[in-house]
Amino acid sequence: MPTRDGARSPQPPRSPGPSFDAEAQSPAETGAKPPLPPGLDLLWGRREGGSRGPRRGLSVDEIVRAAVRIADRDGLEGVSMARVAEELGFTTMSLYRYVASKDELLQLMWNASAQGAAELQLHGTGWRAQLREWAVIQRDVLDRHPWLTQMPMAAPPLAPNSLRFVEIGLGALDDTGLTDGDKIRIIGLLSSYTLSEGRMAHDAASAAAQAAAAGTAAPAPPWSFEALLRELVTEQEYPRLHRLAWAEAIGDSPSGVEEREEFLFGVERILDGTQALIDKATRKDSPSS
Amino acid sequence: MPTRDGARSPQPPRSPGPSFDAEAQSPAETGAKPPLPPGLDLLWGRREGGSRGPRRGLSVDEIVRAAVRIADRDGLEGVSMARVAEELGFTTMSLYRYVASKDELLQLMWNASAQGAAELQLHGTGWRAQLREWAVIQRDVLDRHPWLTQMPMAAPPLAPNSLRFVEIGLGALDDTGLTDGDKIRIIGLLSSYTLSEGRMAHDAASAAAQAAAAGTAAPAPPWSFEALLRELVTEQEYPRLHRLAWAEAIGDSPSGVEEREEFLFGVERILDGTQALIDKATRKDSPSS
DNA sequence: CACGAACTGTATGCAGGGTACACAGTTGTA
DNA sequence: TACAACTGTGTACCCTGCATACAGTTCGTG
Repeated sequence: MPTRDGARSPQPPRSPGPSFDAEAQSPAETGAKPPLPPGLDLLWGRREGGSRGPRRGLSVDEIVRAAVRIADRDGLEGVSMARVAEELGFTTMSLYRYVASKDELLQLMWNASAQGAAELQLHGTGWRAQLREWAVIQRDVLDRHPWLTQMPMAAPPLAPNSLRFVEIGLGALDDTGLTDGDKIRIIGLLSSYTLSEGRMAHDAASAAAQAAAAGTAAPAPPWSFEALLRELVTEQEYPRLHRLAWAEAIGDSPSGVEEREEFLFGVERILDGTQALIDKATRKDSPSS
Repeated sequence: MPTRDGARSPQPPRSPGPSFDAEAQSPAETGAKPPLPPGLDLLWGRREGGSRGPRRGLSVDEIVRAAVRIADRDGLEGVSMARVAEELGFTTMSLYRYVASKDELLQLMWNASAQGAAELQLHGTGWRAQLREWAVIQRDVLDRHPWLTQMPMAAPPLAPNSLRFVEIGLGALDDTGLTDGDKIRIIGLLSSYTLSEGRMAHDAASAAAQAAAAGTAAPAPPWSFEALLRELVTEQEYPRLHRLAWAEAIGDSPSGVEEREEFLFGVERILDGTQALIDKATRKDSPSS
């Protein structure tokens, strides 16, 4: 359960383990890096523990990998501190020596899943092909780790790998003549859409899976999305939806192949919109005509 | 916690209250409406209990309204069956006489928040103005009920009010000459983007609020998103982001006004893309020129 | 009218969640 | 050698959603 409520617990007396304050103790600019907000420091590799205690039997990396493994297999719901600890053969509370909270672990998982973005190269030629490729890659990641679409995702992602990926996306727009602001906005738009689409696809798939599982024992017929629409949507109340529902085939959403096409359709529309923006900017730059 | 795991509980022996099976008992087509999957029946007003017992002291409507009230105030995390029951002065379990599960309650909340969509009229002239208005309205709803962005949202929403809203969106595209399929795809694209953007905005705001709350007691400076970017993003590793971060003002995300502009920017891009699609379709229809 | 089925709300209990805290054991440094 | 720092463990607390058993109310039917 992604907690992040911020209301029930008005900041506990401050971190259980002492190692978390290691750098945060230095009040201001001691010459080196200033302290980061909790969560980000670990993400960016700024958190060092002393070396006085017993050998550590675990590592943040192992924990994150185990959590991702579980999430891939059982979904995000399956990821509990107890479950992760069990996977590693440790007790639940031992994890808290490495990770401040479950939320932090989730952030680390997010970042881990974006691994490979660092070495990514876009092969296409021209901004349009590259941007399409960029979106598709992002979508592939979401399909491979569907639990990503269920994460809280506080704010634009500040994880190193995520930023790296954004950087690559910006690179695709290098030669378009857009302003930096427009570039990042386009990236945000495309990314936003991709994320949302991935989320809906995954939710639909999981709902279908659940329905199928229930259907093995239940007497209810296996309602398809199409059938449900036809059942529920009356002609006079929803004329347009009615026409759509009774048209030959909207395409059953469950089958992934249809969904993919729909996603690509959206991407093309966004790319068209980007093209229009580029045209506008270019026309303004050189008012010859 | 949105449950919907579908793995832990492989279909319980069938509904706790007997009223839920009221119609489901009739095996097939008894002439009237066939049984709907659980959850949807209540949503579409097909679920009648007998009239033999004591007066009911509660109603589905009251429950949903109470839940929405809590969610508006404390976020979706604050909505627990116990909390809702407390708000109504009843015991936790009493709610299960009206609602089959928490998931079902969430679906009802979703539908309730889309109320008003039924009477909605788009005032603008031309598909572009209307579609923009449509997106903005949707976004307004999300801003008024931020918890909507955190809901599971299994599959395209089959709630009556949601479908009504989609129907209205389709209506905006009536005179564009697009195919029905393209129309619904455009609606999906725009809706998808709006939802995602609303989600990110809300998450960012809630993260900022949490940071602010923590900042009152913590020694850490109140990191703004911009400041964090500048701190984290090195010039050689993230040249483009670096330039963006150090440019005068990307606009602090927390302030809602900036975010709104960015959202509208995205909407314009999508509308541009739609325009391009319309142009293409029109050109194909009448190959004159 | 009386009886019993149908229905209401309640109380209790379970399995599971996140995590605060006290503790025993291990290690590097003084 | 002593001590501070650190490790992993065990226990405990409060919260979740929900199954189930129960007592009380109401209505349809005999």
